[in-house]
Amino acid sequence: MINITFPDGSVRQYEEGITGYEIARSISPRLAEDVLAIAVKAAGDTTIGKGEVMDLNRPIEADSSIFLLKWDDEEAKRVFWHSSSHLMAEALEDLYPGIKFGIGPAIENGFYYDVDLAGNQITDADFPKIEKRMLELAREKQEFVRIDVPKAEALKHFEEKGEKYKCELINDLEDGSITYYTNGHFTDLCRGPHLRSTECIKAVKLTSLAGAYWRGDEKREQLTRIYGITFPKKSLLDEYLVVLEEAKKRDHRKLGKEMELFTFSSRVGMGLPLWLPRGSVMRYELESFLRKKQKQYGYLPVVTPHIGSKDLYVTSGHYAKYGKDSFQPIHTPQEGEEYMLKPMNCPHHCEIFRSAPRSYRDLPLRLAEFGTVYRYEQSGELHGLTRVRSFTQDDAHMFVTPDQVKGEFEKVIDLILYVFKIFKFENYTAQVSLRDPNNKAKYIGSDENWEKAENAIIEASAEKGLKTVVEYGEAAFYGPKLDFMVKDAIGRRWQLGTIQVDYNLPERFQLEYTDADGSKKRPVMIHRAPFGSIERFSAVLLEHTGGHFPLWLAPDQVKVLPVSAKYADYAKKVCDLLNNSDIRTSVDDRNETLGKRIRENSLLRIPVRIIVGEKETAEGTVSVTREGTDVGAMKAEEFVSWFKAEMAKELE
RNA sequence: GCCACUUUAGCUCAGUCGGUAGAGCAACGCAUUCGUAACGCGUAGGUCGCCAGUUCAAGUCUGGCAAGUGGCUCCA
Repeated sequence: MINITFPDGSVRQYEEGITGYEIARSISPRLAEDVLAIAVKAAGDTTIGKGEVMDLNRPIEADSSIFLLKWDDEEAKRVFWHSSSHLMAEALEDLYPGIKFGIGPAIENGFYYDVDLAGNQITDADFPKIEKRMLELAREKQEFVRIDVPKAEALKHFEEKGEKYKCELINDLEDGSITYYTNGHFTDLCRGPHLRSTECIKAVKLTSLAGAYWRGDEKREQLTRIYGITFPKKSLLDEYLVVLEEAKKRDHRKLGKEMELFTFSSRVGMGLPLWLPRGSVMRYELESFLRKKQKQYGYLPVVTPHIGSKDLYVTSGHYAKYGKDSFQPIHTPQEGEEYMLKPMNCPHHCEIFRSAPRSYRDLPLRLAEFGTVYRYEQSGELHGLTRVRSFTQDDAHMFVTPDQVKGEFEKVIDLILYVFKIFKFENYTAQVSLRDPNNKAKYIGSDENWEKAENAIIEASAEKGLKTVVEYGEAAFYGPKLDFMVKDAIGRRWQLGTIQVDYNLPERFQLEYTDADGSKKRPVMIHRAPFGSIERFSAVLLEHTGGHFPLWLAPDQVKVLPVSAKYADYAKKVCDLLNNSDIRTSVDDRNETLGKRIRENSLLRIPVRIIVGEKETAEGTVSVTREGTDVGAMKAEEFVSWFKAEMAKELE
């Protein structure tokens, strides 16, 4: 007999070799229906987490603590979707004989399988057919059967089937660690775990079709990636589709159009946003918000040109790294001159540092600029405002002594967290991006400096209590970084704030300061941008708020609607009063019904609406509605102080 | 850049088998003067993304190009 410990601490005894499914059934048949997988941790194992996720029908041989995983557990969803990708593969093999399989993992929302269609054609019009076949197979209640196979046998099996991608995967695996999972007539190389049976899969939706390079390498074959999602209940699929629809309504490209914030023109060029008047007001507000805070943190403003001599970027090393993939150098009437559109601000700021002798007393020197930069992003990568070819960084560079790195880094974390708090970004990921330890040649700078910089970031994040994830190979070529990632409406993750330590540029630009003992020392640079770029930040903020900006940021803050033309003069008087108090106000006295004007101004996301009619005109009052909620009537002067107080609350 | 799909009025979208283009909203005019999310009537608006080809005839079929969308790769 073995002891099984449950999450509540209770212990039950079972026969050796009992399976998760049998344990669940011993508790209740209903539980056995709902449970999808099991997490098992051997007795005495003190690691955190629930333990290893396993198939429900794998025997448990020793004392263990267990979690029975149901749909609401993330781990169970992954198992569910991973099994669903096998189910889809089985259906695809039925419908498209000769098809070859790559990999088919679970992802955040659903799963995909990469396939080589081997001459077949699939379009999204074929999805219903595939979905139907998947459901038919699911109803066959196929069990997922796991078997261990020797490497040689696995290779032989897949070679005979002509599965060259699988063979490549097997070649990279250790003999003895190879397992198959079979459901119905479909056998896949797979580590598992899987569902007990396909019968749990009750609702299927294939979502999209895309190209994907084999093993993520653009020099290799491009496979067809089929995305899908499945659920244990039809109603869950319906709910998911509704959520997706809702999310699409918050797409910043749609809102940007509706709210008249920005536009694009293919004649101006792809990825080059045109900011409309309302969007520009919002941009300026974002900038002044940050300028004010940065002043408190001791930043000094600078302004630098949009172009720079090619030599500048040769010196910085950016030309060697990105020159070929940039907007190409601009040639001038004068022979031999070459200028580049500024792809980043740092080299300019380095030259500002060099413009005067610097003392240790001047450090940290913090130079800040809303600098517009131009990068030739790949055409297929452009996306609304989140990935563009011309964007404005809320950039700053700190020149510090080596001892000041950590302290300065922490100050920047404080600033970024302040920004995120004001905008209520709560679900961000702080990602520490370090070098790829297996490919150090990709990076410039000495090992020693890299170690120092990486440690500074890790320590500073820890001291600020940030929960970080560490990604190897994600560092910039000149230094490690701490990035703050936020999700958009449909769950894509975008990098916003970033902090980067750089020992390299000071070296290349031969930057120096005079230390207390009179010796020349090399400063360290910290790059940072709390928004990342105004463009991307605006996009994510639009999706985050659904266009309902805080009062201080709304392009139009107040709209005054006279009930009819008779009250237009009073409306204008109120409007002037508010504008004189720096509240962005306009009157909508168009010859339209009140209801229609209310509707249209609501769609523009104007946060505050004032209605004036006979009563208000007589009493000198305004009737106020904020975001559709009635605030009541007040004197026009009272409104000004109410509004200012509401704005102040948002910035606390 | 690669794969797939898409492109019709300012916006959102119909358009069957190839027979020469339609709606709603917006705009403009008239009427209306209105109390918290779409009043009514009328007018105007399109080289069907662009360029070729097939055809008696192309929004529709074929090819190329451009832009957009979803991914991949990339992201200083």
